[in-house]
Amino acid sequence: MTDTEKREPKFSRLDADARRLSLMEATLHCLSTLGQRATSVRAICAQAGVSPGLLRHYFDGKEDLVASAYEYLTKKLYDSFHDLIGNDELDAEQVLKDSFEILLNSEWVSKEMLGAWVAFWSIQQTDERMQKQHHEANHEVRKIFAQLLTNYATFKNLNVNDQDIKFATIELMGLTDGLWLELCLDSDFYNGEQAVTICMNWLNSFKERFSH
Amino acid sequence: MTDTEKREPKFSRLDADARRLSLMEATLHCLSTLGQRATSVRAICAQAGVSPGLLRHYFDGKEDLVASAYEYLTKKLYDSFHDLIGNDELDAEQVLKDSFEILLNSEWVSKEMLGAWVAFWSIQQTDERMQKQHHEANHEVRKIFAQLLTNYATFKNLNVNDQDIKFATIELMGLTDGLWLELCLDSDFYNGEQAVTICMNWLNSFKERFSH
DNA sequence: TTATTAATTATACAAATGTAAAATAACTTG
DNA sequence: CAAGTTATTTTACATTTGTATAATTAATAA
Repeated sequence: MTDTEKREPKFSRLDADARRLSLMEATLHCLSTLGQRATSVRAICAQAGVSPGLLRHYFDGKEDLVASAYEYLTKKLYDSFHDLIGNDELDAEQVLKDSFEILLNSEWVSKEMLGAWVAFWSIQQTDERMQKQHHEANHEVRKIFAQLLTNYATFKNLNVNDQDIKFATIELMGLTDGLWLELCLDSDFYNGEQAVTICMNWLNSFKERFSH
Repeated sequence: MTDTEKREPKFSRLDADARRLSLMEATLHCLSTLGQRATSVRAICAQAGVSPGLLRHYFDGKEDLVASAYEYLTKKLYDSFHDLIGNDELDAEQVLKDSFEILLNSEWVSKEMLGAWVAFWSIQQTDERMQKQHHEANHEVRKIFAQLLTNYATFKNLNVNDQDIKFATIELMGLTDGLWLELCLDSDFYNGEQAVTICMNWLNSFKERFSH
């Protein structure tokens, strides 16, 4: 090799944010495909295409990276809901239906997606930071669903008070979370489309219960 | 020490079934309190009060032990339901209420209990034996709930067909599973008693929907 | 008591883990 | 082009992991 030949760079430097993002996405990918057990620092960094030592340059450690990836995934889900609400073209019923579609009949429903969440819950068990994050995210989603149901009640001219909305929200979120979990674990008994139909039936029951 | 003195035995031998049971319960205890990550062979055997080497004498390995513990826990839950059904003293509505109590307002609801299930789901992701076990257990519970709803429909003289029961079962199991999961993860928004009330309200809606 | 059996322990080991520290090299600035 | 900065790699290391094997020892039977 002569001096005039340009060598290929062994690696390229990345913007800090881009590198952090890439590591978080690699973490999600590993948790999804390999499971929590096999998601090691080396596996994550291999997926991200960097050497293992780099992790500590951007995160306090593996735990910090996983917690950050959780935050990232949670925000992603939250954003997809918020986009729906912001759309003024849709009526309250359609927004709810679209929400059900996202939750129960999209890429959010899969054994792989469950893998990531299960890993997070597992860590949450002994990690206070993760507990707090879950609590706050849960609270946000709960507020959104309560708002969606309130809009729906107004749309259908229902006779409901705050307490009714609160309990209906608990019931609806319980239903969607449960259907999501069961679909992820084993979709042999019913599919996402049927799950959406079941939620719409629930919504209809909700309407009947409070219409007068 | 003279020959006439009796030495304390360093350990005592146990019946094979008893030892297996003890190891499975130690596994559940570790998964619950330590989380999946810290549930090592050494931790399990310490909890069971035996040396680490013994595990391989009763199980093919750690994976086999965990899968067996899962089977054991599943059966335990299944049995507690079956006891309810067998009780002829109770009417269909009361049996359902008691089922909700077990699922949502008992020792089955805790961060610790979730720890065990989360560990199982995590393994299930990459373990076919666990997947099969979950599928079969799920199928059994689904049959039980379908039967409970059928009894209830007869009891209340409802006008339902098999398809109605099937979808109502999916909805009810989704609801209970979701409420259970949310309660285990974070019980700040509502408690087990309220969850039971919500399920009873659902049952009432079910009755209204099909009564004529 | 003595011999036999096998449940249990003790020891060892290779592989994998998370992370610290030093070495390298890509980029920036002058 | 030269020097400085720091993102990235390389290497190393102490722990922990699951498991295999050999050494004990409790229980059983003769």
